[in-house]
Amino acid sequence: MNPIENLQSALRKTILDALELARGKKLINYDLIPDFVIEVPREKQHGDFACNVAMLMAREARMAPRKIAEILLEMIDLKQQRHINKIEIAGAGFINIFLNNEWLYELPALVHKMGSRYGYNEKQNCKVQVEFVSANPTGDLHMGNARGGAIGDTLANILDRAGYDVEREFYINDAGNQIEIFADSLAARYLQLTGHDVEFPDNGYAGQDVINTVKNIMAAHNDELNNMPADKRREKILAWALEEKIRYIKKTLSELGIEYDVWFSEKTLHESGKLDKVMEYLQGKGYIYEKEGALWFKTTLFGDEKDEVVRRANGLPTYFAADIAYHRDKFERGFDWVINVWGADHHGHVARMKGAMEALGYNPDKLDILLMQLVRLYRDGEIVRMSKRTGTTVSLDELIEEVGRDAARFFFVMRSPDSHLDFDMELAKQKSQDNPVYYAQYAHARICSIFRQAATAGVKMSAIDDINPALLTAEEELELLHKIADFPEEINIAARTMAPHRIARYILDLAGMFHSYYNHYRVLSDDKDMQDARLLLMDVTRTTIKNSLEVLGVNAPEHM
RNA sequence: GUCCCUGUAGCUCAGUUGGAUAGAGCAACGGACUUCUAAUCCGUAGGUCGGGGGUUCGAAUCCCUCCGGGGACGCCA
Repeated sequence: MNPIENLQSALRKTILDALELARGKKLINYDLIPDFVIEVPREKQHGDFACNVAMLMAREARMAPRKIAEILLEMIDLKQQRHINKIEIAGAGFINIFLNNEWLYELPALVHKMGSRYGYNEKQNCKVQVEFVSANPTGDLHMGNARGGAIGDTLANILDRAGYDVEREFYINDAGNQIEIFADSLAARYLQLTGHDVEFPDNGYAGQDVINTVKNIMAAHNDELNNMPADKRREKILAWALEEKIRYIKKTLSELGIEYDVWFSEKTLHESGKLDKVMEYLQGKGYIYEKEGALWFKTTLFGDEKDEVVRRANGLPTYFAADIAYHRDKFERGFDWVINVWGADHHGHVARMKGAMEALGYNPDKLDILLMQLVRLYRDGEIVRMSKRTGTTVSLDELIEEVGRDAARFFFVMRSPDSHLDFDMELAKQKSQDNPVYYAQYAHARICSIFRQAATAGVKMSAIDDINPALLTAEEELELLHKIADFPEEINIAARTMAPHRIARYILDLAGMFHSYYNHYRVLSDDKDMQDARLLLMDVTRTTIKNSLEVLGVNAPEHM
């Protein structure tokens, strides 16, 4: 159920019918109808919806825009239009459509009936995969991972509500060069911890977490390790360490409310032969050549700036090669749309990844890379630096514990992925109006309080059919209803533009309208009919706040 | 040097495929608690949308150019 979309498509049909009628009467000549919009104008005085078809049609019809609009207006019989109050021509030729309030008054009963399903659009039989975080299992999660987690999970929630069949996936980089370095680091730490004076690798993972991991492994398996040859020991420690790291990643993401459908191991691409197969395929197509002992993929054929190595001179495949096999596998699994959430530092990888998909015969437009800018964490007004290689100062676990899951999730999606995110830990903890999370949650708690108050006074909202929403005539009430009606379409826009932050903004707008309303009108009163209407308004407002917070993975508390 | 992101109110940021008079929060100033939670609300003030060209009925939005900020350019991932 999507009220805005329903109205838009009804109005679109009205316009199209009018065009057709005008052409039949030879009042307007045209072959093609331009791609016009029925949009919600910024200015309220421009109507509930505005249409730009007359302006866009001017050239095709060889007629002044306002003249076209006038003719169209004559073709529309307002008496046949249940929702339209009046239509005006304005400006350069805008057709401004004013609705009566009937549709708004139909809304509360629908939302009330849908409850937690309000916000869901119709299924559109389209499989989409969102892959996000996919952090290397060689260290702790950092703030960039957390932002990716919040953005990816929220986007998946949005797509779900927009009617897609969504799968969440985590790609485990458990093969390749960095794993070898990780193994070397672990081995070196083991020797150091057992009293050997060995040097730590220059490019190794120097963080405290690696030392802790080795300590944990020693605590559990020390006897075994002592009696192993070095290479065997390296292998075992690596396996245990990866297991521990992945368990940690799962646990931490789970604390953020993130659960995946699929954990995909890079190693399986190597072992199953999928990597070799895709390389053979590309070779067969003539996209691969040899230079200086390495194999190169002619990504420049597909718009990349320079060709890329897929197999090193030492015979080992690169990360890129595995990634090609991985993404081929995604499309082979039948996804109609594949979305990756990546940090901005990977942007150089985008063009060649899309190029590779084109080379494999897939439509590169079906692969979308959502790049997000990096996170700066602030504490006491100072930037907190984090680095996997040199050790962290604030871990993600500590952040979640300190500010809470709700604030963490809200803050990480609050800004457009294109913007750098400054995460202010003090603000996230504050229980005040400065903190947007509390502002939104407080709105929900306040509404719950109204209903508690009503219950205490022995008041109950009447049955839905006995309530007359048309009593809600105050401007604030109509605006609130309108905002609630926007929710499903807001989901659609956020899905289409891959913009999870829009939902955060929507919530704040909605909460703001509620707070304002609350301060000006009393819900509970002696006027039984008005009280019912307002209780219903509060009920659907509460439902919409709760449902929209749920999209962000944020709780809607009943008490605060 | 090439590529990506970015530049909007004092600060932090919104602004769906180009739409009409550019929005919100914070900060500033002035107000509102015998009333359903003041973790709230109301009001005032604050802008040549980085500069300059162009495209068109119309540009914060698209194109060119210049300037500033961040990032990526490895046989790492």
